[in-house]
Amino acid sequence: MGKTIKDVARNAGVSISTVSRVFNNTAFVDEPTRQKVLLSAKELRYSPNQAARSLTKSETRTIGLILPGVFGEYFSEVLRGMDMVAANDDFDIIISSSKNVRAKFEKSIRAMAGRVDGLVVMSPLVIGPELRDLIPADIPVVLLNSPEQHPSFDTVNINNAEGAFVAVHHLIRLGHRRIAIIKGLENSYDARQRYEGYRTAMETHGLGTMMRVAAGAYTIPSGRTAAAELLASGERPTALFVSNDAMAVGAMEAIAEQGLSVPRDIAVVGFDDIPMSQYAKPPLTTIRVDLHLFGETAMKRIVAAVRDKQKHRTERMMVGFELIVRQSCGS
Amino acid sequence: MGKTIKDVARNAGVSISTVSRVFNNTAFVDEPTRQKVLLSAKELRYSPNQAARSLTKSETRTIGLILPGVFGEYFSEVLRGMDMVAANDDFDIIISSSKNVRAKFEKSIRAMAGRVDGLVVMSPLVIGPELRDLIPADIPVVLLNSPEQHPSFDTVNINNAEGAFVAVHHLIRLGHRRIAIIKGLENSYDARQRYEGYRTAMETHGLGTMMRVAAGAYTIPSGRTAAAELLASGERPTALFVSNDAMAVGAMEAIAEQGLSVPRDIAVVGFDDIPMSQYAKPPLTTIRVDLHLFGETAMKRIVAAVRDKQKHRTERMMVGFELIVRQSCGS
DNA sequence: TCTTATAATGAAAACGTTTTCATCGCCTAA
DNA sequence: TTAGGCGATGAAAACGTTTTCATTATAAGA
Repeated sequence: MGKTIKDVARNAGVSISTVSRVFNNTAFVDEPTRQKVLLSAKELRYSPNQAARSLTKSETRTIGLILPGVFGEYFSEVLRGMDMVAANDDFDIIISSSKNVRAKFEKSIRAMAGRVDGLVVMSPLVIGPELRDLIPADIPVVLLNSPEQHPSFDTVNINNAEGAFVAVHHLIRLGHRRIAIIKGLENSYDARQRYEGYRTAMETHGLGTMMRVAAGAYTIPSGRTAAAELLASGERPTALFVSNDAMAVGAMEAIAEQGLSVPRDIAVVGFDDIPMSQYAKPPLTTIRVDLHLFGETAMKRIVAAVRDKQKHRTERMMVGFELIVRQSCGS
Repeated sequence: MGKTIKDVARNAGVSISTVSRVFNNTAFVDEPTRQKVLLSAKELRYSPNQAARSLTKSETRTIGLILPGVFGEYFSEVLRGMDMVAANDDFDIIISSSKNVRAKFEKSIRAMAGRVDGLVVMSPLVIGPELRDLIPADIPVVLLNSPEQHPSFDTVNINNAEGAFVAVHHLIRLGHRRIAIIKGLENSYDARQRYEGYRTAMETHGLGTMMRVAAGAYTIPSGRTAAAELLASGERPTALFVSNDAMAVGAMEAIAEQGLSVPRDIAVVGFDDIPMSQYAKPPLTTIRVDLHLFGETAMKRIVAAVRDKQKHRTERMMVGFELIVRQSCGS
């Protein structure tokens, strides 16, 4: 047990109300008394119990984050953006990683009740309306990377479909026809959107029959495997749209292992522009998503909602993208 | 205001004690009653207020993390290790990034009181004994990357000095004499240790007079600047020991910009083995620190301490390293 | 001098839980 | 039958704060 406000009060010879007032300077208290209290607190190494504090004030100055994971450059960047604005507005962050597991996701959400003023949820899974019942109704919530048509929460999204479209369009303009995709997992919303962008681009250019698809899990090794698979079977594509940079790096490895060259034999375009991409060999052409901005936007929104005591405002926000042309596409 | 246990109790026509018992299944309760309660809770979308819960149980199932930052591959890896074991043992994580700012550091620590069962602190600064007064005395604490001689806490450290020694020794064995170092910031404990390792290696081989030093801030650009500085003045070194990989990547860029080649003109060895390093051009020889294990070890220790209700046990742990020879050293 | 406002403080209620203690049936063993 | 045990429940205290309300003492205005 740590020292409590009572100990400090007794030690200073005042009431607990006075101690509280000193710590929150919420009312007049005589300078000598004030000093006594401060001294007493320092002596006892007292700091206020935040759990008790949240209970009475029903305010925690904490934002809950529910993410599918916390590692890798993707999350790292997003986190950085979030951390920046949270720190700036004096909020703490509590993180729970749901690992794409439904049960864990549910548990994480429950664990947040009463400990946070707002929630940012990046739902790994494409969750139906039952998600609504899980999410607490009494605090603001921002959803990341989840279907825009979600009826009751603020959302911040990446313009995945359009980004993918632009990436593929770029390859087509360079003269490619046989363009394959390495897509992400089926239950990930943004992976599906990137696939949609690819499909739309191919079809609007009458290349629907040229489509070739392999799937990975957004990791380097899975990209390598998927690319190997693509190279091994059927007619070799001349270009590859890979739905995230990590997989693209893996894919380029696989291509090199086959004795082929990027971009001469196969052009590659990725998605995300993680820091590693500009150091890849060859440097990776990709769609840059400003992940830092993404996190920043989400956190700003939730902090504002908390401050204004708004509940769900169902605002739709979208962060943009930019085609970064490097050498892997051969242009 | 969310729904409370009282609402559920009233709704179900039972006392709050019964509801509590159902949720914690901590005592017998009739099956029909149980169902009534569960139903009532679901109807009201109730989940227990964790703040109140921690207050009575004085247990939070949460570990506090105080880190200098949360971004970049370094922290990402460490976090991953921590997250893994925390999730496994059913602990949540609350993160506060202190940004190397003393005041923020202090505030972060205060903000943890009563909200966490244990604390993992990676002190960015070399903090003297006054650190002791800041850190709460009533919960277990693990210190990361801080002086081993610290008298009152568990510590988990990276064997920085020896790692640096091995790196430099490797260069010496390859025949290099004029070996410069790009070191980190002065107030970082591990940066200082890495420098010590460099110095020891040089001196024990009678190369004390060959030492050349530049300093960076553990970022890519700062590594580039430091290297440029080293190349511009005096007799050019034939090898570079760079105290972290991010700076090494920057340094290799600077070298390439001068029209020089790694490793032909200048050999480079880094430290950390971040994922990017194997994709650098040329692939970077470096000291691999198993950051994942580092985080894992720290979290395991703190979780165990919490479970066993131990306070500070002043256990010293060290995670090892491994020399990863790639092409940048030319061997 | 007598209100009356105000600065300074304390007592006590409230926040939403868990948990101890008490109560009340009911069943079983004697 | 009755004593004892136990299953099922409720009442109330406790956790460490903040905050409302009440109480003093003091200063200012009449």
